[in-house]
Amino acid sequence: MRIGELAERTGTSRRLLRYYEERGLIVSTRCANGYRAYDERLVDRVLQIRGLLDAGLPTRIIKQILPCLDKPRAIYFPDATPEMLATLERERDRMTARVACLTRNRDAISEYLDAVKEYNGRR
Amino acid sequence: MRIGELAERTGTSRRLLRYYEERGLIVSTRCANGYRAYDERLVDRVLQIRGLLDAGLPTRIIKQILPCLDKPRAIYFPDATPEMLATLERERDRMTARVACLTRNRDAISEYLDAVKEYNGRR
DNA sequence: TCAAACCCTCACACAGGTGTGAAGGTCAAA
DNA sequence: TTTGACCTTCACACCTGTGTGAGGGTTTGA
Repeated sequence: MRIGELAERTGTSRRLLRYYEERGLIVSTRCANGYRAYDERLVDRVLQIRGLLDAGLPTRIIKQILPCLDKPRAIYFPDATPEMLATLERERDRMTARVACLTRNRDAISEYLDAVKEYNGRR
Repeated sequence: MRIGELAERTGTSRRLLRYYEERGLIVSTRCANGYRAYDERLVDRVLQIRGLLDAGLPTRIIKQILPCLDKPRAIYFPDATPEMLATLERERDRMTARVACLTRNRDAISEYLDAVKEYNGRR
């Protein structure tokens, strides 16, 4: 798959796909003519990256956590340095905090919307 | 409370507190000498803002959703325009998507960390 | 063979959140 | 009265994710 198709299927500009590659979030092989070639699995991967970016994680962190998300494990345990494990734990906790914050505020919005709906129905 | 104390209690730089005010996320009264004076409740409010910013929401959106989060309601239903309600619904859905993405990835990190821990314990 | 539609690299530009520092006013304690 | 710790506004500057376009090569179909 070339960059245009990947862009289309993920709703991501070509520019950004190259940027993600530059940041080490995705990899591509090159055809003889220099064009990038992408594996089918990159579609999900890019979607995942976009979700994490949208959720406030910087590419630096995303790059660190992506290898742990593969099944089967792409990263073998002995390779995991204590520093990296500490980073992962810290990020996991930050993500938990983010989820809590988002959930709390989203529920408040929902409640507000429900109240408005009821008000309008009653009127 | 002056800006220094609020900064200290929220772990936010004075610069940012002024920035949030400029963006309409918080308000302050002014003392006779021109110093900003903050209400006690601003502590929680600022923490909430920081959480939402960290979760990827821009100040523009945060400003729109904050009024719906007050209890008792600071915004009366008739004031809510259809456009604003549509924005809120859209944001609520985006937040739900963010929560799902974050939860999924955080769980994967947790699982990875658990596997590493077990591996190290067994060794 | 030519045009359209791809692809490449490189570079400038922008917006948003944030840091930093200058130039200056206020206030409290020594 | 002076010093130090506050506060003010203003402005420049950074990083990150993203858009856009120039200048140029490749492939495919009319």
